[in-house]
Order: sequence, then structure tokens, then C-alpha cells
Amino acid sequence: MRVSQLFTKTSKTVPGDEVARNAQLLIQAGFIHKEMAGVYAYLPLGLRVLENIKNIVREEMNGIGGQEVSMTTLQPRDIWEKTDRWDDQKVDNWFKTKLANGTELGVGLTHEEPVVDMAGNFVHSYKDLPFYTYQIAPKFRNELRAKSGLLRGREFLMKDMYSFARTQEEHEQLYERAVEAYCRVYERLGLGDMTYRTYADGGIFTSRFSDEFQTLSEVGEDRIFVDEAKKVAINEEILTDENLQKLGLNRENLVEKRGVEVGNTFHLESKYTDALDVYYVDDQGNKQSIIMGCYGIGISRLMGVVAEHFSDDKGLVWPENIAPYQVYLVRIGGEEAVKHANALYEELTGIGVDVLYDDRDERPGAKFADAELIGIPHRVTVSDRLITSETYEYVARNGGAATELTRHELLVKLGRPNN
RNA sequence: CGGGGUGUGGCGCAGUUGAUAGCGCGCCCGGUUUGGGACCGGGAGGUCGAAGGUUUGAGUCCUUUCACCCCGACCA
Repeated sequence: MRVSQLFTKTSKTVPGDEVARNAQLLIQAGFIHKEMAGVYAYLPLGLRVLENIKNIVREEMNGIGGQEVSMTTLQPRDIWEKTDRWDDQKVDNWFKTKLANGTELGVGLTHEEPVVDMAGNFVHSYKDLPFYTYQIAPKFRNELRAKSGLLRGREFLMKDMYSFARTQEEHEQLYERAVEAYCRVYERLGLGDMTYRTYADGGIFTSRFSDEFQTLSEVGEDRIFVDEAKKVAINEEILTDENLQKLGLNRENLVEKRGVEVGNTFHLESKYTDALDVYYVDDQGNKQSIIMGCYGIGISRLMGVVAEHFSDDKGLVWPENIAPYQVYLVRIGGEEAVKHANALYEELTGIGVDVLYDDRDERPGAKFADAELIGIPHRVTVSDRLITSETYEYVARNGGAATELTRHELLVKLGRPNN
């Protein structure tokens, strides 16, 4: 992509109505556009990051056998009444709307009911189980207060997966396999070291804890207590002596931290399947309840967390796995430089390297500043003064001094990275 | 939803005791520049969030309302 063709621009000034660092940087660098509080559009650069995150999540979910679907945002009232989650007294952050004939609809905030209703069309026998299904889709929640840029929005992108099992034992296996996949996702995003599996409130099921995945962050909304040695944490909301004992944790080993919830997995037992009258028949011909789990990852929130964390005073510093482009190619100088830069751009693009080519007629300082703000991992400069030596300047965004590389050395360094 | 704050060209902001708006950046034109956000000259662009009121006169005072930010509460 040529920067001259990119319709978005960077800004020299920080947006006045954002305090959250992730939102400031992402808006300034032209990754997102604020439509209203808690509602952001993704611009070309931002969408590429979002797609990269989605693909990592998708690969991991597919890796454990998840079957991707796309459910609807418009929701019929009846299935939610069967589980008693339609009433605003029960679930207060519904967005609701109406058909022209007055029929009330819900705007999807989660999808347990629809996924169960849908699965019920196909699941009848023990032979049809177990399975996982998931989607990556927008969610709408009427939050009383949107805040912190991408970290808490009213419209956001979420991956939600649901598991259907025949027995509790089978469910436990599915659940742990999903948790392991979650850990791999955070590893691949570069958040592994600072993300803790955290025991949290089980929601409707007090008998059981849920697992949150909390990335340590000063801007986090949750207070968690981390056991560094065991690499687990417990959410403040369930921090009682009884629970600590149940979990085998010792209060002395816990350190209080703030975290951003980047994932949450729940045991749903058979609440939704029973309520929606979805059962299976076992090999004896007996009707049995289906045990469910649900597993959420906030995709757009993850983008915010990464932006919030991987940045410096000059701008964003994207991890290679999710960077919008791998290489920021800066062209400095006259006709010769144009010729060489164009050739390098074609060559890199030709071998599958994603290049953002700054072909603008701007001064070097402006290009370098934008390169740093946008935060692409590798910066390569083609300039008049390097043409005679047949070299390119290379500098990594995440630090290190600039070096001069020959064409061959450069190609080796930029060989398409394995995601 | 309670409390606090803020709305003025595209962006960031200033605007005193009321007198029909200004700066920086950006943008357009011309010229000079070209390895760390260039410089000079010229120019376009705003019914001051909205509605109502007070006043000879309102960006400024009053009322209502909308939006945005922060703290808290809330967040399957």
C-alpha cells in the first residue's frame, strides 16, 4: 500500500476528547474513527490489525475443532423469554428495537439463546455430540458508561464460542481444551507474560467459578490478586477465605494488581439447553441434558490492550503477529531514489511481504515521525545517499540502532515471518 | 444512574468588566527547500453544540436541552 493512496491521515495533535492512551494513539495514527462514545469505526490500518487478531483467534479455535458460524444481531424475543433474560430487570444492557408492526426485537448482546436454539435443529442423538461452535461478530451492549477507548464500548467485536457435551466429564475436557487455546492466543499476541488465568464469579452459577483472562494493566477496571508462583489470580469480587481455601491459594502469596479482562470462560451446565428444550437421547434411548460451556474473547478490546501496552513516546509499537504491515518503506530523495524505492516495493510485495510504502513528497522528518506513530515493526529507508553504496537503512520499531543492509541482507531479514 | 468537567474553522486551543471572533497545525496557490514533523508570500474555511430568554448589543449573562470526558455505581 502506498501512503499517498491511503485516504486516512495521521494527526500531529492528540484528540481532545480522549484520555485513554489506546484511543489517543489509534485515532492519532489513523487506525480508528470515533463515531460516538464507545463506538468506533475501523479504518484501513486498524481493520488490518483487527483482522490479524481475528485470524489468530480463528486459527486457535479451529485448532481445537471449533466450527465457525455467523449468528444474527437481530434477536427474536421468545427465545430470551424462555431463559428469562428478556426483561430489562434481568438484563439491563439490552438494546431493543421494533419491527414496523410493533414486534419487539433485541440487538444481540450475547448468543447463548440463539446458539442453543440453532443447535437444537441438529442435535438429537448422543452421536451428534460433542462439538464447539463459535463466531466472531459485533456485540451491542447498552453500557451506562462507555470508557477507555476500545476497552469498554457499546458496540464491539467479540469472539464467542459455545461447547456442547454429553456429560459433565466430557464438558470438563472441552472446557480445559478451550482454556489452553485461549492461553495460546494471548501468547501469540505477545500478552502471555502479563495475562493471568483468574478465578472469578461464576455469574448465574454460584456453585462454580468462571475463569477470566486478565492482562495486567494500570488502566484495568478489575482488581485481581495474583499468585506469581502458580501463575494464577483471583478476582477481588470473590476474594474470601472460603474461596481461597477451595482454590488452594494462600493470602500471603497474593499481590494486588489491576487487570483488563481479555477473555472469560463459563460453565453453563444445562441451564440454556434445558430452558430451550434441547436434549439428546443416549445409547439407551433415554433423554439427557446437554452440558454447555461458553467462551468469550473481546477482539476489539484486545486491540486496545495491545495498543495501550505496546507503545512509546513516539507512537505505537505493534507486535509482528498483528501489525497492519510488516515494513514501512521510506523514500527520500530524487529520481534515483524513486526508482530504487519503487523497485524494492515491488520486490518485497512480490515475495509476500506486506509493505506500507511512504511515497509521499514529504520531508524525511515527517515520514519518520509517521512511521514511528503508526508503529510498523520494520522500517526501511531508500535514499539518494545510500544508492551508491547499494544499501538500505534498516531500523526496528521496537528499538535498536539503524543499520545499513545490502539488498540480500534485507531480504533475509524480512523473509515472510511465520504468524 | 449520582458527582465533577468540557463543547469556538478539519485537528488542538485562546477569547478580559457583554460591543457580530483569533492563534497554532492542517488545507489551497506561488516560490525557495529536501536525512528528523522546512521557510517566505498570498488565500479559503466558523450562524461559537442546539433551542429559548435578558439586553441597544451575547461566544461571554439566564433557562432548557444534546453531546463528549473523568470518578463512582453498574457491567451474562
